[in-house]
Amino acid sequence: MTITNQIVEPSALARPSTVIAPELLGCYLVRRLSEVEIIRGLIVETEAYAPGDPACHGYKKRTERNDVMFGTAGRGYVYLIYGMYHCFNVVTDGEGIPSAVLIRALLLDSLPAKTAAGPGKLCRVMQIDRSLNGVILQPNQPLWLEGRTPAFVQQLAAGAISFVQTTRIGLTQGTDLPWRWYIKNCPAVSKI
DNA sequence: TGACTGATTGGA
DNA sequence: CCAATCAGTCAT
Repeated sequence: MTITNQIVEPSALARPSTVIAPELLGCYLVRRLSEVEIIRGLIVETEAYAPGDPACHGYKKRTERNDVMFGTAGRGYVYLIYGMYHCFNVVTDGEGIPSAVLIRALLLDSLPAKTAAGPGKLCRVMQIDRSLNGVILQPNQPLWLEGRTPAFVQQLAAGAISFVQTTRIGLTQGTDLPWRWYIKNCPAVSKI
């Protein structure tokens, strides 16, 4: 029996967000809502935010809001946008380096592809809000990451699955940086 | 303490 | 194209 759904340990995320962002495609974001209810979403779209990037919340200085981004890798950075939606990020790289990967879209089992096609929509369906800001991403917590399945790895190697790298969406700054990645031809991606 | 803004979304 | 809606940020 092949081992699947291995945990993505926080230590595995201690590298630049521009490296981690494409690596997270095909991995799973797992949310425990109660003793008996778990939601699992395939990550199909990501964006990287990094030091020197004017769109990064940590671009200017460390503040109460962006503090988690500056911390160690493997925590969740959650913030409120436009007063009504939350965005979920995976903190990457080392202590003191403002770096994170925004999870932009998930493909969920037994739900329409568009249900979590967008950062605000996926936080709504996964019930992620600022109470989860700073959460350590591991299985004894309400939120964690699991790796690609052997089937995904095999299809990627065979070319049956491929990735697209483009510029980020919805920004007013840093629009030239090609730091968005998504799974080609996946209906759950927010925009093409 | 006040004005302005935004890594979004859905509807006109 | 535009409004909804509010915490964070920065200027007074």
